[in-house]
Amino acid sequence: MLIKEKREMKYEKKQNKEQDILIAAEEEFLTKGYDGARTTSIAQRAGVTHAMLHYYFRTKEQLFNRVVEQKFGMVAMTMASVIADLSLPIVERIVHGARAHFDIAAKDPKLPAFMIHEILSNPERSTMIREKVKWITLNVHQNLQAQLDMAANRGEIRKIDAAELLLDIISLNVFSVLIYPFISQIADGFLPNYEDFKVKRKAEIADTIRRKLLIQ
Amino acid sequence: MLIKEKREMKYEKKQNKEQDILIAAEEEFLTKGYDGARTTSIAQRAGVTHAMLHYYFRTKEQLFNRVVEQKFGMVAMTMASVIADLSLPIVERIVHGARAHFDIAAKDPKLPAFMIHEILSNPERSTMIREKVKWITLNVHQNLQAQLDMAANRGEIRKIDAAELLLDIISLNVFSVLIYPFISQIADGFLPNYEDFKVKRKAEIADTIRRKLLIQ
DNA sequence: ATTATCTATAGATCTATAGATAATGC
DNA sequence: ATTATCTATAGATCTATAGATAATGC
Repeated sequence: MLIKEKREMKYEKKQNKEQDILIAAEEEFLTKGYDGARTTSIAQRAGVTHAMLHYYFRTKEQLFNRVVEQKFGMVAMTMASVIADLSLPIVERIVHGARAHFDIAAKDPKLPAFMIHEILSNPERSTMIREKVKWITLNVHQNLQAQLDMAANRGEIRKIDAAELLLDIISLNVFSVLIYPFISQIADGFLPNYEDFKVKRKAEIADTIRRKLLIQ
Repeated sequence: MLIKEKREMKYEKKQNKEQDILIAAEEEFLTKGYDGARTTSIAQRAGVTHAMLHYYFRTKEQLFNRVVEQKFGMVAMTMASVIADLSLPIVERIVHGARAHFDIAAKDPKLPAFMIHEILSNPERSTMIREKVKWITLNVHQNLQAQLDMAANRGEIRKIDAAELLLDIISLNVFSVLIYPFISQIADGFLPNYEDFKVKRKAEIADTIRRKLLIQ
């Protein structure tokens, strides 16, 4: 019993340091990008010496890959939970999904900018990001198109392309949370705080999507 | 006369080298970001020795600022041309503006990602970007809100917040062109080429915006 | 005489590793 | 005996500059 406890403690302790580094690395990579990130800063953030980072992950690039893997694994899981209650009417189902997606985007406003910048600045290095994103979206798209077609045939909504609708939802949600830091600096003063902004924006987007679905 | 010509030639020649470096720098900075950009690569792209770059611009950061200044100056000018014909009905005027904005965004798909990444990764360095963007948007916003209010009072459209509408247009347009490289890799095969994609997407966005403005 | 260009190199910064030392669990 | 941690430093890379040389215009 005592032995088991000790083992767990050791395991946890190792986990902690490694996890500390991963957390620090995520923060550093997501704000500064791969090129701007410094392994020394990451070590400092994590409260370990610089050598430890190489002990656990060997290279900056391997650490980067681990961060990406972990991060997008999380996102994929959260995305899966978006699939709304099938008993809802189609319009409500989609609007509900759009709102859920807004919340996911709002939880991680730095992720899209990071993603886009990495793929743009170094396509070879970011193969993993592309694969992860591909995996996430393909499922959603096929599922959504089937639902839309059925509902359109029943005359509940107008005929609509799932790819376009998805692009609309993703664009509106992601971009909104993405550029809030700008807006707040540009429109200083006459802009509500982030919480109020989000509530209003989410409602506005939901309404925009609803209007898209309606038959004229 | 001959002297003048020679002077101009010299001037042009100087302009050329300097301009060559600026063009090369823009390409490098916009794809790789400040941190990923290499002054050596820029010199190579421009076909000059590395020292020349420092001769003309002293530091990497000053070169970066010149690029930003030039680039956003161009964008500001193009934006100013968006203001649509005031004789058009309000809905057509806005939809026309949205389409024009789509074209601007499509002409420079790397710019938004660059902008966002730079401001996120190094806010101090990118003060100039923020100032330029602020200057561009403030005018547009005030002008648009006035037009919307007048039209709403005349019962031509529903009452709508200019900031929300602007955000919708910018989000949809910018994000669409921004992530095309992804989409083409994710949905390989069953996606049209860029030109077809743009035409369809632009029409879809215009329709989305139109539906937003209509009274129910 | 001034401006433009090149070569060579200093100096700073960053990643990565070697090798020593401490902690842990058998 | 193995795993974790630290110190010190090598080696690579990148920006910036000094100083020499060539081109240009008066």
